[in-house]
Order: sequence, then C-alpha cells, then structure tokens
Amino acid sequence: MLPEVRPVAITIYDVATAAGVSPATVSRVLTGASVVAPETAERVRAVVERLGYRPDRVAQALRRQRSAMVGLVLPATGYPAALELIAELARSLAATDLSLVIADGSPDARAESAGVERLLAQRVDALLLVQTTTSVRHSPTGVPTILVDSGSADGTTDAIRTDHKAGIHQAVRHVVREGAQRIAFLGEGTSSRIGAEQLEGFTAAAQAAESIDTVLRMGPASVAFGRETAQDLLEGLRPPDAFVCGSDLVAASVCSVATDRCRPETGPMVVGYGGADWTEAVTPRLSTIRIPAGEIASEAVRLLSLRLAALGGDPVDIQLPPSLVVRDSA
Amino acid sequence: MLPEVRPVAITIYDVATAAGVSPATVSRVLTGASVVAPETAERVRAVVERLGYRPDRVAQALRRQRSAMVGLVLPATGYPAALELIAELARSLAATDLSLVIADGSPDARAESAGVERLLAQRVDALLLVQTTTSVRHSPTGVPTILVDSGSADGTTDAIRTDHKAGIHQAVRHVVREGAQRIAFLGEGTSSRIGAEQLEGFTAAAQAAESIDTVLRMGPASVAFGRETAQDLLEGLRPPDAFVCGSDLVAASVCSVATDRCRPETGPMVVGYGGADWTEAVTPRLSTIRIPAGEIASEAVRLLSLRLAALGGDPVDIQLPPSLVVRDSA
DNA sequence: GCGGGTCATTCAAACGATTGCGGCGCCGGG
DNA sequence: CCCGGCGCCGCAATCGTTTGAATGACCCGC
Repeated sequence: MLPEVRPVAITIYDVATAAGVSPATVSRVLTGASVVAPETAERVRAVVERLGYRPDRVAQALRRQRSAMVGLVLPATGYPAALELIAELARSLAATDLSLVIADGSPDARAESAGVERLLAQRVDALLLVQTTTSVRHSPTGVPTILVDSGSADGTTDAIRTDHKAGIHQAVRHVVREGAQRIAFLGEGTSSRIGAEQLEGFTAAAQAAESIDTVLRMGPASVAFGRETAQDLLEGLRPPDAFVCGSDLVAASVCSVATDRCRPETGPMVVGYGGADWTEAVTPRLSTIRIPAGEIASEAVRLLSLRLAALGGDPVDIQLPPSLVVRDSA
Repeated sequence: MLPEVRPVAITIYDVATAAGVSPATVSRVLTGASVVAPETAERVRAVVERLGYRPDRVAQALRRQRSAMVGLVLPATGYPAALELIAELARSLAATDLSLVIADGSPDARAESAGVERLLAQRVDALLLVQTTTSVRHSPTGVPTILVDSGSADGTTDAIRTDHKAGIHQAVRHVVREGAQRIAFLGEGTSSRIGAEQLEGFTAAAQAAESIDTVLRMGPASVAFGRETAQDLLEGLRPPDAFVCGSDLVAASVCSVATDRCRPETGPMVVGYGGADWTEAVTPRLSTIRIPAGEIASEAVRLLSLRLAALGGDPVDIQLPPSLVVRDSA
C-alpha cells in the first residue's frame, strides 16, 4: 500500500491549522521577520518539518517583488569559458539561495534581446549579460545588470571584464622573449567583442615590441580555419615562428599542422586562448592564456549581492587579468 | 530630458483602463482563451503594443499552476557533453516559450538533491536529471521528470539514455578489427553511472571478442590519471596495443604519453569518449565515441512537451546510440 | 410583447505567500 | 484599582493574473 498521494502541495495554511496558529505567524517564524514566542516558533517548526512544507517561491516572488532568480545570457558556443562560468555561478548562487536561469545568446543580437526579454518577463532579480552586443546592453532593463566581458564599460552599468588586450599582450611578450621574430595572430577579428579586444591587444603589443614582424589572419574559431591558415602561412615565403591564437581550438589546429611539417624542437611557438582543461592533456601541451572564469563568477556574485541588497554605490568596472600558462607549445 | 521613469512595471490593469475594458478581457485577448469581439481585441492589442505591456510570468505562474520553467540538474564538470546539452536545451525550450533553470549536481548526491529541492520550490514544471544517482531519482517529485543518462530505467520514469555499453562495445570492436591484441580500458569505474555502464560494456565486448587480452584501470577522468596509468602500462612487461578510454581527456593524456615513446605508426591505438570538439583539432586527431548531445536535447524537449500537455502514455525509455568517430588515433 | 437564447463583457474569487495595523493579555507603576 | 506599555499574534489587504459564474444587451420567433 503506497502512502497517500498528495498531488497538491501543502501550503502555509495547512501548516498554520496544523500548528494552531495563523498563516501570518508561520510566515514570521520562517522568515524571522518579527518576534514570535519561542515555544510557538518551535511548534511551528516541528509541523513544518513533519509536513515537509516548502514555501512556494512563486507566491513569495509575487508578494515580495523579487523572484530569487538571476538571469544569464551568454553565447553558449562562442564564449571560451562558458561551462566553467555557468557551473561556478550556479554553485555560488545556490549558496545565496538564488537560482540561475539561462538563455542562449547565440547566434545573433536578435536572440540576445529575445533572451533578455524572456528573462525580464520571468522577473529575474538581476541580469548577467555575457559577451553581448552594444544594442542589447543599452536597453534599459529595470533590474540590476552586470556586463561580463561585454566590451568597455560606459560608466552607467556594472561591468566585469577579462582584460583580453592584456591577455594577448602577455602572449606576445612571451613569444618575443623566447625569440620570436615573426608573429602571426589568428583571431576572430571585429565580429565578436572578444576578438576585437584581442586584436587591439595584438597590434598594441606588436608596436611595443621592436623589430618584430607580424601577420594577421581573421576567421571563425574553427578547426578548419586554424588548419588552413597555418598551412597557408607555413608554406609561405617567410613562415612565422610564433602563432598567437584567439582560441585554444585554433591553437591546437595550428599545432596539428605545424608538427606535421616541423621538427618539434624548431617548430613554431603556439599560444592558445581560453585555458580549457584539455590544453594540458594534448601533445604538445598547449601554452595558453587562461580566462579566470572562477574569479569572474565569484566577482559577479559578490557584486550581485551588493546590488540586490540595494546598497548603492557607483557602477564599477572590474578588470580581471587573464594569466599566461606556459607549457610546451611556447 | 529623459522619458518618464517607470520603476514599477505596467500591469494588466493599466492596459485595461487605457483600453476601456476590464482586466479579464485583456487577459482573454492575450491568451485567446475565449472569444472577444474583433474590434475590442484590436483595440486592446494596440494598447498593449503602445504601453509595451509584458504579462508578469510570476503572477501567471501563481494563477495557472505552471511556471513555464523546466529545471536541469547536472554535474557540470563530469558530464562530457554538458555545455552542448545546455545550449541545445536552452534553444529548444525557448522556442516553446519555456525557460531553463539549472542547478549544479556536483559533486555529490547531497548537492544533487539540494538542487532538486530548490528547483521544486521554484515550482518548475518539469525536471531533467542528468547523470544522477539512484537515491535522488527515486524521490517522488510531483512533476514530470526525465532521467538523462541516469542508468537503466525502472519503468516508472521517462528516461533518455546514451547506450554507453554499446559505445564502448563499438570502440572495442573497432580496435579488435584493427588488430589489437591487448586492450586496456581506462574508466571511472563504478563511482559514476556512466563509468559503470562503460565498464559493463567493456567486459561484455572483451568476452565477445576471442583471444583478446585486457587490462582494467579505474580512476578519475583527469590528465594525471591518464598520464600515469598510460606510462605505467607502457613500461610494463606486456604493454597494451590499444587504449579504450572513458573520456576524451584521458584519451588525450594517454596519447601524450604514448607518442613520446612510440613511433606514431606503431604506437598504440587510443579511443576517447565524449566527442568534444577539440578532439578533431589535436595531434593525433583523436578517435572517439561521440555522445549525441543534440539528439538527447531534442528528444528531451519533445518528450517534455508531451508530458506537459498531459498526454498520457507509459513511461518511455529512449536509447540513443553513440557513434564511433574514427580518426587518426585508432 | 415577452420569454429564451446567444454573445461579449464584467465581477469577483481564487493562486500562496507577506506585512501594516490593530487587538488582546499581561505586567508594573502610580 | 486603573492605565500605559509591551510582547505576541491575527485580520485582512495585497502582489498581478486567470477563469467560472453572472450580467446585460440584443435579436428572434411565437
């Protein structure tokens, strides 16, 4: 004989009548909003436990005007550290009893704003926009918004950014220090925000370094692009001796072509971007620029709780430095 | 001069008064629940448009007892195709006007059930449990639940599973066909559901193949485990000539050790598991068993809409076959 | 002319929680 | 003995929407 099925969830009223108090008192016990007599509180808590009562978040959300959800809009494919970011955010938010609602921002700006719209309709308490285009992030949302890796801050919105310029700068400095003479940069170009910043960083770094030769190639962050471009460049008259890439995937692709036609010792240097876990597993172990996804997430959550607590303060613009991970490929 | 700031969202009442009708009529126009006079409907729609009214999902969720959210619980790190699955789910669900709220199931069963609890409190309309332990998935949830890659179905709950047994079986068959004599399996063992199934598949395949020698090593899906185990085995008396691995990461790690000490032509075969995009980029291009994340997602959404529409039907158990991707490493 | 039947619309009661306000009981001081 | 004060609790309104029931206007046929 199965236990009685309760298709309808138990409400605060059930608890109240079972404990012989009013719903108001139950609410006060649970939220601690006001003082209740210790023995009453204990009785209520016992009933809550016995009945397995869980407050209905939806009803709570309607009454207090906050839903305990934060929305995340990101291009799932297209942001290097997407999974790590999601995982870390989910974990940290759970600790604050917040839930994470996600909307895919791929592939275009229309999808992004559709996602934002949906999340706003869901009445999320805050919005995290990763890697979004300018048009989206200038629309007023009415909720605290944090821009993650979405280009330079305009001073009106909180922003957390990885300093991609500095990241590429580090990569270039490193290969130069290691003796590179002719450096190729394989990036996404200005089609994505991250690509644009990387490009900026590369040109700046190239100018800073003296007597360095550079070649730029723009294309999607795909294996095909990496392979073809590397092949093309290596077959050229003056093949580069260092490849700085805008993504780990492209870097690996370059390596796969380069090791085919060069002896490892004298092969070109290759630096990736992102810091994916597999970069350490492959041969050669890929040097890369690591995006600090964990730090981004924890900063975001920290900032979020500030904004949700409505502690004022001017919009901040936090820059997190990516770090160079030197391994075998450079 | 900025436009008037409206910190408080406009409600159905605002629309109603502006259109000279009652809230009920506005609601009926928007939901199409009942017939309204065409000219009235048009008038209402115009006002909705003009005011930019968006129904409050929270209030809707409270009134109709459905939140238009589905919950996803997965071990973000630990499920090979996590990101692809999330992205695909988010996209498909958005098309049905559903939102995806996620909870991390890592690292243990406690975290899993905490996630389930939170999602249930949020009143999600359905639950997707990825890679969950038995204890969690047997707790009654009260909402339609779909088990994804969570072990064998018990016939009481919908399940969508990748046939990991068959996946490993394919891998073994392939390397045998290619002439392997002594096959090593590097998996997670019975600590995770996926590992257990893979192991099962391996032993079955090993028995099916004749005169094949096998060696089993269990450990975490980490670079260190892959490297150390491979090194150990290759230094042994009778090194395996094929490595079947439980994850792409381990496979790549094995390769990195193997290519160091073997000529590529005669080196051991290596097969990974997961089908990550980077497996194609590395050297050697990694042969792998691809988990059909896209298909899993679309099947899940299809099944979900069925269950949400309360069209009955017995619990189903969908098995999706993983596919062998033959590349250079095997 | 009037009852009956549509049809479009409104009324008001939910959904499940929170919270300002007021009431009740009790205690101590004048 | 009375009264002010305080601690604890309940009443009822409220959040924004949906929806069954009621209303009213209108037309038709007898």
